[in-house]
Amino acid sequence: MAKNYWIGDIHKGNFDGQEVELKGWIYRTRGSNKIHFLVLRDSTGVIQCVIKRDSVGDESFDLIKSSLIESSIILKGLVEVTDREHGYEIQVNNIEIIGAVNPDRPFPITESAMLEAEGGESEFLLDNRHLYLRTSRMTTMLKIRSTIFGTIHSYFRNQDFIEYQAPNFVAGAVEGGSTLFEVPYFGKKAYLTQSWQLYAEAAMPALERLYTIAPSFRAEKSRTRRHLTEFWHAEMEVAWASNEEIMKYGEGVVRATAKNLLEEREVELNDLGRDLELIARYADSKYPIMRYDEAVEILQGKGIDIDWGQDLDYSKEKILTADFDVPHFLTHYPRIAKPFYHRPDPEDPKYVLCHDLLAPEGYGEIIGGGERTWSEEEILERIDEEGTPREPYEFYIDTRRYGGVPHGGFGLGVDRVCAWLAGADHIREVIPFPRDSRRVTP
RNA sequence: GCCGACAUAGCUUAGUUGGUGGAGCGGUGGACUGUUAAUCCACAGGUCGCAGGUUCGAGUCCUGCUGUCGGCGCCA
Repeated sequence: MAKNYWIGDIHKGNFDGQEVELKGWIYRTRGSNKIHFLVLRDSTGVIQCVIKRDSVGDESFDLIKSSLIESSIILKGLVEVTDREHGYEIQVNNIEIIGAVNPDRPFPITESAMLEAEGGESEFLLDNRHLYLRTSRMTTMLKIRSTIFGTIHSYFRNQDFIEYQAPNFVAGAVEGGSTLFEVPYFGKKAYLTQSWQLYAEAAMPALERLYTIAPSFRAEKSRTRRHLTEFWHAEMEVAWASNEEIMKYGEGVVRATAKNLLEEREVELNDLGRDLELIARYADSKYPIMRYDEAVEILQGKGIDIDWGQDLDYSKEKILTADFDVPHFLTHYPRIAKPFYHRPDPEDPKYVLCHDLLAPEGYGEIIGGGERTWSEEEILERIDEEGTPREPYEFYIDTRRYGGVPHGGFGLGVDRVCAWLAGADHIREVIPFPRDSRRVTP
């Protein structure tokens, strides 16, 4: 039953003039009662197959003529190089229908529904996500996504980072408590994790360099093009590292991702209409660094109403990123704007040693990270000043009591990076089954 | 939590001042030997989201509900 021939390989010229057996799904059909054109799809591409009544016989011809889009079939034929627009065609001599589509329930995703999808996904397509996955646009997105995940893994592994897993059921919050998903846990309450970070810090003295790609969950009622309630979070933690050193890893992994995408997914980026020079700039350029105070000055200079100490929301990020054509870092936020685990700057404890990486083209924040508070005194001071209860974090505080060292890390929103590099209109377009505050199905 | 839209056939939609709901795609039947979203002819397919109200008469006006979408705040 193994599959030996792939449409993508035929387009590479590997089988010119040869007999092949293709397995796939009907993408489009057209023709007359003597000659029928069937565009076959598999995971590697599409190819036009020519079926002549004279070549296959009446029975096969009538069968294939009445087969609907997305029926699965096996066909045998000769690979023919043509000067028609497709370049390659299959002259079919044998056909077998494997999974027929019932005419009472034709494949529901029509051209009109797909055209509509170009400007964002309709309710209908979201309801039929399980079928939408096999369309060319979604397939392309999933291939790009795979390359991005692969690049992140190899980037860290090539630098001797250890992949490490944290629990998804947790007792305490990382960010503010209001965005936790509460789940019943044998008569107690547990929460879905918002981040791998606190548990990674516990392993930091063991592994020193560690990373993960794992789902994080946030019960934000956000309705924007860059939020999901379940998103894929690439996080790293490294011992003996300063904020600047951690930023180098962040810049490194993002640039590696852009570079690898150009190498592995040029065809897919072109299919999406992406400007390859733009991606090359993301791969090759140094990412500028700006302190929070400078950003506030720039915004105030533009007449934006912002007070020192306020976090920079998306509207302000957008104004800042408008002047950049590559991602850029913002560092040294006021400590009052950031959670307790951020380490105050020893040179000026009004600030914390942190960074955000903002993507251009309006995609906004893709990385948040920095140095962590690492002494017991400092973390207790930060927790208390924030008014956070100590109990759920006892294990986290305890790690500071046995050889605390300077360390830090960052979290990268993988789906956001996918959306940005693919040029997607919405983060939903780059994840197979998106979860937001109003949708958990299909 | 807040603000703003939308809901008509399987899909995408038109529907004027309130007066018997149309089309394209998809489906079915037929024609056609090189089509590119093939073309041509015919047919089937509708509780106009749900519940009230106004009216002689509501897809259209009013109220409520439900669902969805877009955006804000928060974040990755």
